[in-house]
Amino acid sequence: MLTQLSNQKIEFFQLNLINWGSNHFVDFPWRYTENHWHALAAEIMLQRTNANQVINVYKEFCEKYPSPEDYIDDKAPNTFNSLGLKWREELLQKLAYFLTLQEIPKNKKELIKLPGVGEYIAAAFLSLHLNIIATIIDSNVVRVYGRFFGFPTDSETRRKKWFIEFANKLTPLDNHRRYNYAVIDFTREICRPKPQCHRCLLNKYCSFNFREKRGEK
DNA sequence: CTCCAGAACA
DNA sequence: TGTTCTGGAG
Repeated sequence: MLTQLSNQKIEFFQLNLINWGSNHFVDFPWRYTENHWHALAAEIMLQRTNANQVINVYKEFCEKYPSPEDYIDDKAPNTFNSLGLKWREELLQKLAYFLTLQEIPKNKKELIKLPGVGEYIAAAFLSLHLNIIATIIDSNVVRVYGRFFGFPTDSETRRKKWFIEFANKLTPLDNHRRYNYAVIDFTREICRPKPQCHRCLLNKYCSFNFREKRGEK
């Protein structure tokens, strides 16, 4: 199925997405940090949490804990009090502890061994903060690819080999960073769970948009 | 593969 | 109130 997709459609998607992204890049503070510890901490704060909610918490966190050691020294941190999912505090403590023992690795295989770091955070960290090519897959990526290219998805699609390969193919070798930021911003602003097709610059070739217009499910 | 947390949603 | 979501872990 996917091998039959025209390269034109893929190129259209990549080009227009990157183009959209460069005009709608949101300058969240963690996108600029040179501090890799802060970058990883931000990803944990962002899990299932609205980015706007994270901004102030993140800024405070960076002030309070310039290094993993500073964070470990705090016996009663309350980073997640206002964010919810408080089990992440313990996870972050474990991560911080690991980071006092070793440098942050620069490849996915080693990154994933860190507590709290899985496929998603490893890929995001590599591409966005180290500028090393990596394919970011999360629920938003699954949603936008499924819609635009017209294939059904479910909660396990993210782990399927065919989907991972497809996502690898779509992530451009050179522009991966800009592309990945664009996907993140685009799926937050336009291709949301409730799609904003009327504001979408890609709807001309979007399979989902066609189905909507024909009144199909 | 399944299970988990626990907020968000219906 | 029950169900869904989602990245990590087992």
